[in-house]
Amino acid sequence: MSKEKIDTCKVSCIHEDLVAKVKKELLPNERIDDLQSLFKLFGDGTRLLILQALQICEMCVCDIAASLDMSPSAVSHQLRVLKGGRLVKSRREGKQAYYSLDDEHIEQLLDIGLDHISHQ
Amino acid sequence: MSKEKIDTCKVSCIHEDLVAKVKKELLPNERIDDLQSLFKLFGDGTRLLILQALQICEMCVCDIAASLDMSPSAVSHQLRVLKGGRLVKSRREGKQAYYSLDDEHIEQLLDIGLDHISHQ
DNA sequence: TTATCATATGAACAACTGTTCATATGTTCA
DNA sequence: TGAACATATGAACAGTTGTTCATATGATAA
Repeated sequence: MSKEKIDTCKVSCIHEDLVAKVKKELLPNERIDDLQSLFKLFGDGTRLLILQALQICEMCVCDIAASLDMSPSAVSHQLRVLKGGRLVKSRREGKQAYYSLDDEHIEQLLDIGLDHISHQ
Repeated sequence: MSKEKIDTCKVSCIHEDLVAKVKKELLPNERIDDLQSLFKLFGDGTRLLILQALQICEMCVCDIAASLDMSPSAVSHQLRVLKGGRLVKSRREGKQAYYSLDDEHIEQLLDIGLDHISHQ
């Protein structure tokens, strides 16, 4: 948020006050791990395509696989990962398993990401 | 955005109309690759900590390394990655290289991510 | 110039990840 | 029940990634 201008480091290039301040404000490891896991889910093309497809419509595994030209197995593996990360949910209807988005933040993240890459 | 309710797939579990529609609407590979690269940058704890530190204040490599209890080399490697992804920029001031955030979307993405993980 | 410090970079290695393949589970229908 | 199909899952393998270590570059000051 606020950017402070503190001048150059004195001791071995380390500005002690700033370092102490930053150390105190950094998120705890647990939070960082959670954030990391969340963003990793978006860091794969297959998963991004699945999420984008599910933005359009709830779909079964075979439909997703056909849409992405991938094997149902590969898609199923990734759906499992996404479900573990609480990004998608599923319901059974006969033989099919229908998947849909399970989070209101997904579209926001994708939109901001798209905004970023289209602005340069 | 809009979710349409189309009923169950008929042919080998594939609902052809839906698949055709989704195939048409999915982002092209190039865009997906760009998105993937962007989110991958956020999918690592070290890089997340660096970005969070730079939210607080512009910092030199040694200060970041000290704040994160990591080697300057490891930090420098990750700064290079972040710079390649246009998330940070740097300026020289004497021996030091000062890094700062180079994108208005970073804080938005981090905030939404934090919102997600704190809501469950 | 030479010494020193801050940073950058290349190689190497271990750890992680995504796909494939084989197989298992679960559901429907004959 | 048994056959067919949709999905799930485990093992394995190749490709990727992040750190360390050694070394190189660039800058300042003596």
